[in-house]
Amino acid sequence: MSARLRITPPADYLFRRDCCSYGYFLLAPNVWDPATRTLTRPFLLPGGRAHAQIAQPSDAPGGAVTARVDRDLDVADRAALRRQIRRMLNLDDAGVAGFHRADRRWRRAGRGRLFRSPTVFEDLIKTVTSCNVAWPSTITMNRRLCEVIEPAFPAPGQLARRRPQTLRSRCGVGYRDRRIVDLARLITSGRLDMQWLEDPATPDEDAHRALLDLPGIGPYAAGNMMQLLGRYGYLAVDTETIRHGRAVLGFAGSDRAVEKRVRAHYDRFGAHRFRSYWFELWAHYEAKHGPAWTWEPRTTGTQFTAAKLNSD
DNA sequence: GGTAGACCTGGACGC
DNA sequence: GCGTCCAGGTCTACC
Repeated sequence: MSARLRITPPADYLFRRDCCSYGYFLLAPNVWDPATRTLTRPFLLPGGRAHAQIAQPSDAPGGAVTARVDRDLDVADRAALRRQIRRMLNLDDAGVAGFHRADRRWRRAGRGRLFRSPTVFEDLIKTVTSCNVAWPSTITMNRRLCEVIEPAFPAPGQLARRRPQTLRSRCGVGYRDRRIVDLARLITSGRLDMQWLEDPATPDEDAHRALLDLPGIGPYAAGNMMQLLGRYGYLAVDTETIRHGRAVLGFAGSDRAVEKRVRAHYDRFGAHRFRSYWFELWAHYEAKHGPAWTWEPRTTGTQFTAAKLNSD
């Protein structure tokens, strides 16, 4: 019993490049296999959980993206899976051409789309688990959330029911326990509307302000969530940004001074600031360790950020 | 508005 | 093997 889904991507979409474009492709429940160039993970569908192996068999830009699923799918399941994969691979991003006009460096390489999660909520929790922690701990937290709560990644209702102490002791999320449960409860109670956040009609400033009001979401996390919502006009400044400002852009001075200069530097890219920043950073990593799609999740993939990559 | 310190975990380091 | 230190972003209290 199995099913197959075929998705037609934009003409410039290259799966191995565009799937491996942001660190979340290395976080559970995502499993990237460099040998087969496939991404495998379970999805929560109306009819229950289903595992899908996603690939682009032609391995050429614009080739059909396929998903091999481990069970039959009814109409509702197929629609939900298609919607989640399209979000995850950012296939409906209409701003790529505009980005390439704003920053011509990436037009030839085709860079433009950033990988994200099938749902905004998964992106939100992944962002919280990436704050104030080294990358290996982020990997562990996401793995345990999938092992303990839900293999296809916990849904808001599943986390809203949990005691914070359970997340702390069994998932290793530390002091983020209460914040994660509070975020889930904000959604299940209807006080936080994820569709409103993702709606292009919602002004960027309103979405950004709403994110900053959430528990566990500060300036960095709000900036990161903005790009995960397809709003690329904000930077997500963390220690790696400062390192990039010093090492690559050549800025000097205090952290605060470097941040100010980094922000001014990317202002020229307007609504595409984050993409220009991020692909610069990503290119720096790939120059040292090869294309991200070749990274072994258990080795290079566990240390792809910051000091470790830069020190090699 | 700016700053100091607490929060929690895992890795690095010294013994 | 054990203890100590440090990195990492957010939040709160305080000035």
